Amino acid sequence: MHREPLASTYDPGAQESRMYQRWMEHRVFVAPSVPASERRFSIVMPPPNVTGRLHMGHALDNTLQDVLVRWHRMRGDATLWLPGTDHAGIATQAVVEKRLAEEGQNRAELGRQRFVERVWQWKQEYEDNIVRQLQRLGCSCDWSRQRFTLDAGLSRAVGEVFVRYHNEGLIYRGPYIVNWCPGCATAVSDLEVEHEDEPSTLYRIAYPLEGGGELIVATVRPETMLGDTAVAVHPDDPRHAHLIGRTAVLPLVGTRLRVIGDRHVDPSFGTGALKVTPAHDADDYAIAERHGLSVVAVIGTDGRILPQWQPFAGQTTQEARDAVIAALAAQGLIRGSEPHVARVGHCQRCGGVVEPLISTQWFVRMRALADAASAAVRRGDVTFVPEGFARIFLQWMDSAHDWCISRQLWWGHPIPAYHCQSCGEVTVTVDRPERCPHCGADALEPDPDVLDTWFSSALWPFSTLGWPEETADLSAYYPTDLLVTGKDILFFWVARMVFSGLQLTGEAPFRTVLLHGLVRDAEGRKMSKSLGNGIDPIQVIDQYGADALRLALLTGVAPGNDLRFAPDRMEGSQRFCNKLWNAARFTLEQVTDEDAVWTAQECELADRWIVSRLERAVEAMDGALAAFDTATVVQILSTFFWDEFCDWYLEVVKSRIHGRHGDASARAARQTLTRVLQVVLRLAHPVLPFITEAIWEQMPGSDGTLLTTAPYPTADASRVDLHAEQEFSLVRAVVLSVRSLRAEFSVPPAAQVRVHLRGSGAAQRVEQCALILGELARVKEVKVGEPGERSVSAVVGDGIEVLLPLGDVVDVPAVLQRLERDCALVRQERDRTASRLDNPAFRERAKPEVVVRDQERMTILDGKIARLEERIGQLGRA
RNA sequence: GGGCGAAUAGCUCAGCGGUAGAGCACCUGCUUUACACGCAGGGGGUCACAGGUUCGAACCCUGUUUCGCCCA
Repeated sequence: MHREPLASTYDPGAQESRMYQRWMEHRVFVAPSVPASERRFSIVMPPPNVTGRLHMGHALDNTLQDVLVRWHRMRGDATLWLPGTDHAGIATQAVVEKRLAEEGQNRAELGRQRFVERVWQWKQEYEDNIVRQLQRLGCSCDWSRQRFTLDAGLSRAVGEVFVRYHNEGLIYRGPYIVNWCPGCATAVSDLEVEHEDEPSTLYRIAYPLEGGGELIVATVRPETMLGDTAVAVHPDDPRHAHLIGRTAVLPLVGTRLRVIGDRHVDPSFGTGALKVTPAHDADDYAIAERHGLSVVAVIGTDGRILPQWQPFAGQTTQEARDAVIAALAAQGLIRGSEPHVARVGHCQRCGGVVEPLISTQWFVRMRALADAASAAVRRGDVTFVPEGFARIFLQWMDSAHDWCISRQLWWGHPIPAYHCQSCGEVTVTVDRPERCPHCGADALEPDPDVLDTWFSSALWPFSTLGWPEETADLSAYYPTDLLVTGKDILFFWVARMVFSGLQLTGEAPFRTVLLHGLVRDAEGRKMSKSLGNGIDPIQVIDQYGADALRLALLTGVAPGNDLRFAPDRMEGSQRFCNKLWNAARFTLEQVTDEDAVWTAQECELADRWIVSRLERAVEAMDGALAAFDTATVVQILSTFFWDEFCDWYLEVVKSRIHGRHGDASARAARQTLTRVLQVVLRLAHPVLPFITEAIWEQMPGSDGTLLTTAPYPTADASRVDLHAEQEFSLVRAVVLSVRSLRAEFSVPPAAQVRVHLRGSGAAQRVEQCALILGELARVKEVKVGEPGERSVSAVVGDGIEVLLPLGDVVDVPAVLQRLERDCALVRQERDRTASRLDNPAFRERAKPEVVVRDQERMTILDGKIARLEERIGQLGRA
């Protein structure tokens, strides 16, 4: 295999597109139609909206998925990651309308058909862009199975579900109070309304009572009083209870209103008397249903007062509010006003005020569906990470209202219902009938509305696999294993997928839901267009590379929590990639293809140590990935690769590789180096797919097979070498103490020093230490025993004394100070341990292993103290 | 009003019962032939507050405060 020397700095731009191309050419992301493995892993991508470009949240979501998908694929599981996009009805329609407006057009002029064609053009453009962005990020999706929510197959599924639900009584149509957005000119669901606290005024208005007296109601929406059909009080409210059954006269209008008692009235709010306007308030609507009140509309779908309400007709709600108050004041009916904070519903899409009003819409009956979903979660068929979300899920499910699913839009799935212009009956069927099944008339008009986008998203885990057909993919990959998405769409999407899956396929659509938070800016603010603080993931990739972006996101994320994305984080990740690149560069310069085959007879301490440490990393990695704990995944990689492999093993091995300790030693070093790097690349690949693949290509023994398809390292406890770990950590402690002493006593960095070791076990460790100290601490010679001159010293382990003979330059008081500082620290620790051990309660109640560990610690600390005291005494006398 | 989460080094966050950690930032050295996107050595924390449980609490419990989110 031809290999090229690596550049001294990693250049992601030069590698990434080439690597992705190789993966695509080898079709490694395509899931097998018939899984060869018993173990499978399937996951559907939360489909990004075709409204725009991907943001940091998408980058996080898809990085998490890709890590897990690549891990499973390398483990040999039959792995499917199905990608796709969402038509995002209201949002996409809005952006296309905006573009039309820029061109001086509007959708009414264009007409429905041509407008929808325009949106398809937009969709194609943006979908292509989204795919490119996901590929830049490294996502290993099965592009051969890419789907779009308005695809023929998925549309078929939507129609099928609508008809089934309708036949089962789960969908109904009728005039009910809904959230109406005048700006978007459509109904929206409860979830699409965002409530905000806004300063407003609470007015007290006198409603005269027949037979004398008045009842004062309090309201923040006086303009809706025109549609009042009752006044409600709490039946236990001593101020008003006696009025129940009397009649009030509605000011300005003159209609007679019953005073009714209803336990849902909050006596502590305002005056305790509630004007009931069923047409424009959901709570009032509920009261009206309970009491059989009539419903009188005041506000139209344009957000203005209806024509019949002269003189207010045509006014906006705000204008009408002022006008009504003025009119009431003129009649002397205002009994006061006070500032008040009101919850005002705003349209999630356009931000405009949402108007509750009566409108004929299609609804999904939620109770049975929600109960089934709750039961599945309670049974543990669906689990959440973090698990706390299960409770939030259940709470929402338990209080779910019926779901308004019709939208007065053009972009979306048509509602498969046909209205007979002759007999007025509605026929629900997937394919358009020739004639009205009720009266036989040839006068059927399709329902003009489209379905809420989430209605089709709710089917995504199975509609994408071919449902309702019994396809091979459906049987192979459904239910899916995992859903990774933002906690902000738990109700919108996750909940609806769960009940849809249960209802339609009999199974929960996924077993586990991994929820993450928002990606925020460095100051913790939400990234938004209006703030201009959004960070484009593609720009970050251009600057730092996809692997670095992935690393930064994975490090910062804790399940369920928001993540602050600070640019300086990117530099850290970039450095990590560069470090990996350079460690590989060093290795590749030293080894040949022969080193890929293990022939070394004798491994040295450092070799055994690094292999043992690697094994620990492999084991830990398995647990971290299984727990979706990506921050720990990165930490494991970083600690092993940087702190152990680069800082210690690589440095230790240099002189051996250069042949200064014989051929056998050099061979063992080269082969260990090769082997460890290979495992590191495999271990890191799910996190850093591009750079690891690029290095893999150059590895000795590389035969053109892709790292992406290489087996993931598996744990094998027999590779742990406890003895090597203990010995090496002792040597490491010696090195650290020599470095520290050198720095503290200003030994010139370039100067070679001699080191003496004293204490138990010192003699047998001299040789080992000599090699490593020579490489890592500029030590030219290691001896056993007392040096014949003044020295500085430290104690490591359980009492091995490390001495640096420095002759007459040694500043005795300074040395004493250092020793005494060390000794004081050790004594402090010893005293703490001793007081624990002296406590009978501790010995009795603490876990035995804790007591034993403390006892061992005492021995070590006593050894250290003895050495230090001895040395202090010696110097003090000198 | 109900629910959830957070509060640990200057900053971002790990740790969730057994001697306070990482990265970044900071200070001091270093052209050590993989890497200055580097190496080495340092400094820095009453783990928000108050009680309690425990042999032992950053960690468990109860309250308080502050911040954030969700639902009504």
